[in-house]
Amino acid sequence: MLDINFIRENVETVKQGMINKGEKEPELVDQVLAKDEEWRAFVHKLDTLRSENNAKAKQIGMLMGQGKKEEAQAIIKETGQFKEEVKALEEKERILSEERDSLLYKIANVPHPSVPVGHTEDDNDVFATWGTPNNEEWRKPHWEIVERYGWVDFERGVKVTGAGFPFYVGPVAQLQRALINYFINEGVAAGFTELQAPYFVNEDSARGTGQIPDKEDMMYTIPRDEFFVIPTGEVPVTNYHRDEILKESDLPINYVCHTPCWRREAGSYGKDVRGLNRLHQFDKVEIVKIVKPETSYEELESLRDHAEKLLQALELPYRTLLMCTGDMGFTQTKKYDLEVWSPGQQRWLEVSSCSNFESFQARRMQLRYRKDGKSTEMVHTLNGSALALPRIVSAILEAYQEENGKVRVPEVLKPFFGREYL
RNA sequence: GGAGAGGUGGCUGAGUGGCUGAAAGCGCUCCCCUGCUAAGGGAGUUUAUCUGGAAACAGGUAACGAGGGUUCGAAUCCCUCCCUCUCCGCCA
Repeated sequence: MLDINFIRENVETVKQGMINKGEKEPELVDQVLAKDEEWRAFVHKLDTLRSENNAKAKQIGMLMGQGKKEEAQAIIKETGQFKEEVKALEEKERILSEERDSLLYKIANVPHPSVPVGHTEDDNDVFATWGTPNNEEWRKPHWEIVERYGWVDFERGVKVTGAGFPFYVGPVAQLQRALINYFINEGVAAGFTELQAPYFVNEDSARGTGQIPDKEDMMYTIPRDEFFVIPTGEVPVTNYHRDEILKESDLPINYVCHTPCWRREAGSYGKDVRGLNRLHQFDKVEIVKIVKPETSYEELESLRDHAEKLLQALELPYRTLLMCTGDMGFTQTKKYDLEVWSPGQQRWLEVSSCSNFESFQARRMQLRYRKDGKSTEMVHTLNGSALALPRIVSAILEAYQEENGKVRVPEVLKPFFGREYL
C-alpha cells in the first residue's frame, strides 16, 4: 500500500497513476482521503477523552494512596460516563480505520516516470533482444519431443494428482535439476545469499506481499491449518524480514531461493496451457532484493541484467520487455518481462518478471531500516525470477533438438551431465 | 499428541492492581577528562500514531507474544489462541 501522507500530498499523481494502469476507480483516491480526514478527527476526539480519563484514574490512585477514600469515590462516580463514551468512540474509530485501510489497499502503486503509458501488451517497449530465433520448420513443440521419449508423464500426473501436475522422467528430470542448480550457483556467485524457504505461509505473510486481499484465488490453501500454499518464492522470502527494523549497514540484502510454485490458474485454457506452458506446480529460482530507496532503480537494472545473463549463458534467444502502465501489476512501479523464444511453438514465453515495488510491500510488511542511526524509513523491495523452470525446459528441448530428434545438452549444463545429449 | 514451565526494550533481567513506557546491568551514541592505552565522569538510547510547528521540538494516545474480558485504573487478575523451553510419545 501507499503512504497516506504521500497520497495526500500527491493526489493528482496517484490518480493519474491509477488511470494509466487501467484501474477502474481512480476516485478511490478522493474517498480514502475523505475517510482519513474523518478518522483523524475521531482519533483526536478519542485521544482527548482518554487523556481526561487517564488523569482521573491517576488522581484516584493518588487519593487512595493517601487514604482519602471518600474523595476517590467521588471521582470514580464521575468516570462512569467516560467509560461508555470511550467504548463507543473506540468502536467507531476501529471501523473508520478499517474502512480507510480497505480503501487504501485498493490504491495502486504509482508507475515510475520511465514507464511507457499504455493499455495493452502492444504498448510494451521492447527493451532488448538477444540472439536469433530458430525458425526451421522441422522443429517440434516440446510436448511432441517429450512424448516421443516419455520424458514427461502428463497422464500419470493426472492420475496421481490432477491436470497440471506432471511427472518429469529421466533426462528431463535431470535437466530440470541441473537448471535449478545452475541458477542457484549463479546467484550465489553474484553474491546473493541462498535460502531454502517454507512452502506454506500464514495469512500475515500472504497479506504482506499482497496475495490477499484480492488475489487469494490464485493460491491453494490448507484450510485445516490455515496455511496458504506459496504461488511464488517471493512470498516467504520477502516476508522473511517482515516486522523488522534493519540496520542501514545490512542493506542491500539479496536472496536467491528455489521453490516449487503452486497456482490454481483458474480459467486458463487453449494453447496457453499446452504441454509445459502453464502448470499448477512448477519450479522457480527467485531473487529478492531489499534495498535502500535511493538505489532501487539501479538494483532493478542489475536484477534484470542478472536474469538476462542466465538466458545468454544458455544461449537461448530472448527479448526483454519494459511493461507499459496498463500491462504491469497493481503493486509494481516498474517491471521488465523476459521472454524466451520457443522455436517449436513459434512464440515468446515469459520466463522472468523483474519488478520494483518501492515501499509498497515494505509498508504492508512494516519492513523498515534505521537511517543514519536515527529515524526509520521503509525499505524498497524487488524481486525477479532467475529463472522460471518448465518453460526454460521447453525452450531448451525445442532449441537444442537436432533434426534427427536428439537433444543436445547446453554447454553450461554439461558439468551436471557429463554427456553431449539428453 | 500428553504433562509442566515460560513469553517484558538491541541483549540480560526486575516488576502480582495505581506518579512504571517500564528498575538495574550490558551494549550503543554524544560530550568531558586523558600524552597513548586502560580506567573514570555526564547526557542520551522502543515503536506507531494524532495535534501544534517551516523545522528543531513540545504535548497527547496506544503498545510488556496476539486477541477478548474484569476494573475508575492492568505488564500485573480472568478467558481464548500462538510461540518457546523441559520431560514423555511419535517420527525422516
